[in-house]
Formats: sequence, C-alpha cells, structure tokens
Amino acid sequence: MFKIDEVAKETGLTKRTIRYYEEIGLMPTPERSDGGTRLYTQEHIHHLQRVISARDVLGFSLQEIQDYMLYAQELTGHRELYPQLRDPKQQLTKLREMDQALEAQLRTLDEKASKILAMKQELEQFRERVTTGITRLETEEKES
Amino acid sequence: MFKIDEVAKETGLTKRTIRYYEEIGLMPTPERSDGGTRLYTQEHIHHLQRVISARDVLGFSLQEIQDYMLYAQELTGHRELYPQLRDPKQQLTKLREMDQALEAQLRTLDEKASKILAMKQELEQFRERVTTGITRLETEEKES
DNA sequence: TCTAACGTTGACGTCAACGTTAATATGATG
DNA sequence: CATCATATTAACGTTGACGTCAACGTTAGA
Repeated sequence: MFKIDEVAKETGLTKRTIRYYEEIGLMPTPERSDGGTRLYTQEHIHHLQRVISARDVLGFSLQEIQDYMLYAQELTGHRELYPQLRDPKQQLTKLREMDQALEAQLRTLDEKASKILAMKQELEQFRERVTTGITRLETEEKES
Repeated sequence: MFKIDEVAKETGLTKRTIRYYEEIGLMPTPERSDGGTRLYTQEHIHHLQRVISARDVLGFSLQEIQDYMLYAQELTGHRELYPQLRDPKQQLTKLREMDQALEAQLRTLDEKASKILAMKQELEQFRERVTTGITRLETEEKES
C-alpha cells in the first residue's frame, strides 16, 4: 500500500495531478485509511503509467483516454462483463458497440502511425543534408 | 493568392486560428494588400497542413511544433543557410547543433511509434475477445 | 458608387489541465 | 504524547489554445 507521495515519485506525476485524475474519473478510487488517507496499490501505479503513456505519447485528451481506459478495464481487470449479468440481447448490443469503438480507435492509431512515419522520413532527409554539410565543412577545414 | 477564408476552407482551421498561428510565430507572415488584407500562397497552406498534422497526430504543443518547423524551414524553403553567410566555424557549430536536435526529435518519434504499436496490439487483443464473444452469443441465439 | 460580404484589430471569454495557497486533519517517530 | 512531515479538502489562480464580440476598414459586384 502506497501513500500519494510514493505514487507521485513512482510515476513522476504531482500529487495534485493524481488527485485530479481521480476526481475526473481517470483512475479507480483508491481505498482510504481510517483517517481518510488514500492508499494505492501497485495496480494503481500501473494504471497511471498507462495513462501517462497515452497522454504524453499520443496527445489524447484526458476524455479520450478515459474512453479508452473504460474498455481496457472492462476487458482486463474486472471482468464483470463476460458472465452474463443481463439479457443476452443487451450483451450482444454492448459487444457490438465496443467492437465499433475499438475499430475506430485502431483506425486513428493507424493514422497516427503513418503520419509519424512521414515525419520521421522527413527528419531523416534533413539530417542527411546536415551531416553531409558537416563532413564537407570538416574536410574544408583540414585542407586549409 | 488566397484570402483568409479560402485558406480556412482548405485547411479546416478557423480564421481565428490562422491569425493566432501567425501571431505566435507558427507561420511565415503573409503579404498584405494595400488595404491590409492578408494574402496567402500555396506554400502557406502546405505549411499549415503540416502544422495540423504535427498538432493533431502527435499531440505536440504549438511551442514544440515551432521548434520543429524552424529546422524544416531552414532546410527546405529558404535555404539561406547553405550559402556560407558567415564564418565557417559558426556554420559548423550550428550544423552540429541541428544534428543534435534532429537526433533528439527522431528519438522521440521512435518512442511514440513504439508506444503506438503497443497500444495497437492491446486493442487488437481486446477486439479479438469481443468478436469471439459476439459470435458465441450469435450462435447461442440461433440455437434457442 | 453604393452596398453586402468579407477582412482587420483589439479585447474579453472559455475550457481543459493542472498549480498554488490556506486551513486543517493524520501518522510516524523520538 | 508531542511534534513535525504528510495528508486532506476547498478554493482560487494560471497557461495554452483558441472562441466570440464589437467597432471599423476593404473589396467586389450590381
């Protein structure tokens, strides 16, 4: 069980940000001590690290990340979905919704990946020109 | 020569955003008519499209995009860099700086690409589980 | 040339994503 | 058990990235 300062050091987030993420529902609410101090588990830390990854690396808004995490949680940790809690018709509808959403998210990821590739190629071209420029200047320097 | 509304329609940005990007130095200042109306070229549109790409797809801050665009401009459009405007020593120093910066940017891009891949794989796993769930429910439905 | 449609510059408004401060309670340690 | 580092909530402040509105000038077409 970790207190918030420990979690902050593990994740690199500030304590404020951690509480904020809980506030907006981006994180499962941790347990509390008798006095009210938040007590986090390793799971919480993992969760936060994935949130950070999605936020920093992909530039998703916290809202988008929340949508993504929703599915992730339903399918991994708490699988209260698969055991038929309800009418199978409703199950089917929900699963189809999830399928649609997942497909959409995969498409945006593909888009991003291809654009990243394009930027990479551009930067690599730039870099080639720079390195040839450097070597040219270096040889000129030696010749003088 | 395009006026701002045309550029807005081409790029999907609002006029406000276009002026804002100019204001913060994210775009080369366009020419003006005698009356003061901004007159854009095709180049400006291309530039904006690349900015949009970097912003939307990578979630860079406008400041980061500005840094990126700085090098891009120095190396493509206005190649006032290569003709030795100055002392070759200074040239060399500058080129080395650029090389460092480009390398760093390439590293961050690689990082992003690999994280995107990881997310993709996760989502694909989720999707498999969902689709198997769907087919199972569908066959159960037919059997009843 | 007149006018409707579009352009320009302030200036203030807004929303997300936190930072900061204050006032107060909690928890570990000698 | 005293105390000092941490914790909590509540509230307001800030920054980036624009939206919106007002007051006014410009342009193009009838």
